[in-house]
Amino acid sequence: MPELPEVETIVRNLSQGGTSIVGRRILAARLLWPRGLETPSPTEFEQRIVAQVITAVSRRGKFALFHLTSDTLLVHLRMSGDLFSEPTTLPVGRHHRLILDLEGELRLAFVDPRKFGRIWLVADPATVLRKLGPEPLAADFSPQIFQQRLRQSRRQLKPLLLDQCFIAGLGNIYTDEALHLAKIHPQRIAATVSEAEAERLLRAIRQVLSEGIRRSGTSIDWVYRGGDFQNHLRVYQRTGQPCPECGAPVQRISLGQRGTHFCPQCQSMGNSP
DNA sequence: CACGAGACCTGTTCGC
DNA sequence: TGCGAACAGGTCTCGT
Repeated sequence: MPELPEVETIVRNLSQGGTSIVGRRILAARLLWPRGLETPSPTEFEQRIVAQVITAVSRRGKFALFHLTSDTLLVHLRMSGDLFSEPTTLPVGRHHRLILDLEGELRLAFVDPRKFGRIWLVADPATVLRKLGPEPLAADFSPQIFQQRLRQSRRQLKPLLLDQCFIAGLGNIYTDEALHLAKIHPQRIAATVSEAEAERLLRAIRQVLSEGIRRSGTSIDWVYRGGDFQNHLRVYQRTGQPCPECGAPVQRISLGQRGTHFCPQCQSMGNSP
């Protein structure tokens, strides 16, 4: 579920409205799946986080950041994670992995059926985020910088765009969508992308991410999030269905062990394989 | 350096 | 109906 637009939606929901967790003190921590904790030890985690106040919630790439009085709690949702606030009175679900009991009969719940999600509690978030690439929606990330980074790599575009060191926040859905919108083949070698194509690709990345955020993310399968971008997908999980641009059947291949969807007509390899 | 396979996990859907 | 295989929004590690 969680790529940049889904994490952004989650962070906004946690910061706004009557169930906002911002400004609330943490009364207790319940670590229900200790292996999801990267650092520190479970004992230190519970001791250290209690009594801290959540001063803000933010996002970097696919990480959710909870800024506390003296530390930062980072959560990565991986494949199936979700974060939300809920009344303390509700029963604890089967897939709850971390619960932070807050002031005001509210709690922050980290729910993750597949247990891939990870948690860090650190003094300096940079220790966790150090290797992340540029934020695709940041104003200072220019097409020139993007193309210069593309030029430095001989990798195929699809796996490269999924690499969080290259660019932060893209996942399988939005990468396929962006490549289709830009009309570029997922197997194009990054360094062969022209200046015009690089500009088109960055614009496409920003467009699909922005629309994803505007639609509160993509809800597929049983991992429901409340977004509706799934009703506006062009190629993702539409194998065999007509391309919205030209009508040719959408093709599915496997790249780097990830299902990759594209239109062989619109996204041809052209002359540069 | 780039790529593929395997690992980490649970749940759903598909084909026979 | 049952049952195994394939597949799923991610990322790390290892071997070639």
